[in-house]
Amino acid sequence: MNYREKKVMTIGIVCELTGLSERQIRYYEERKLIFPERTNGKTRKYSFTDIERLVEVAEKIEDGWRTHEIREKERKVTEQQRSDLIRGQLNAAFGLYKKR
Amino acid sequence: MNYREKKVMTIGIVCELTGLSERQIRYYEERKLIFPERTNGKTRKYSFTDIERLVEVAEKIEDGWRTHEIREKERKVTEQQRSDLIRGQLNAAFGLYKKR
DNA sequence: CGTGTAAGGAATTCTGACACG
DNA sequence: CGTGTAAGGAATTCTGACACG
Repeated sequence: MNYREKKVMTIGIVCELTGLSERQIRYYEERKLIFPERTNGKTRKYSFTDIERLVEVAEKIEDGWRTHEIREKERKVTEQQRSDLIRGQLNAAFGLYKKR
Repeated sequence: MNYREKKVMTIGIVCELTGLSERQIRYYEERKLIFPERTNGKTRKYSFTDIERLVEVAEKIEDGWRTHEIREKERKVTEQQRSDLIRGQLNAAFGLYKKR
């Protein structure tokens, strides 16, 4: 695993790096926009990719997005990407979808 | 600055990642083999390069090195590299040191 | 809805010291 | 010398709740 994805930071450091409050960071987790790991003692652990993610989420909220909108939008994009991928695979295997 | 060099981890996580005890990690700092940063509240913060460094130090100690030997050895190597660098620069500029 | 805050407790980390070999 | 450990305190984090708009 890459360093970027290792969950190693406590929330205090994440606050420093992102400029967000603990409250905000925990709230975005509650709204399923971010998924830290936990130590045995319940302390949250974040990765650098989580940092990037948090900044992205915070920006969208500043732009007026709701948390559930962010979540739904991303879910749909992922779904679309999956179907694109499958279509591509079928095409490569059988040439079912021809360009014209 | 690269993620590898950001001082973001508390000692507990460093213990997990390196397999070393808190005692060992703090001792290597006392012996000037590693240099964590601090939060306002005195808590130590380590980077991924610190992790790599700690593993390297621990291996040398297992091989029978003393902490001051490790420090001195590295100091000398660095010194040598610096003088090599300067010689190279002089050579490039004036061709003082000719091969033959 | 998204965020601030005070509250009380639990987990984490810190330092200085004693111990061993 | 390098490391373990018990001790007591300080800093950090956690949860659930009340508040505002």
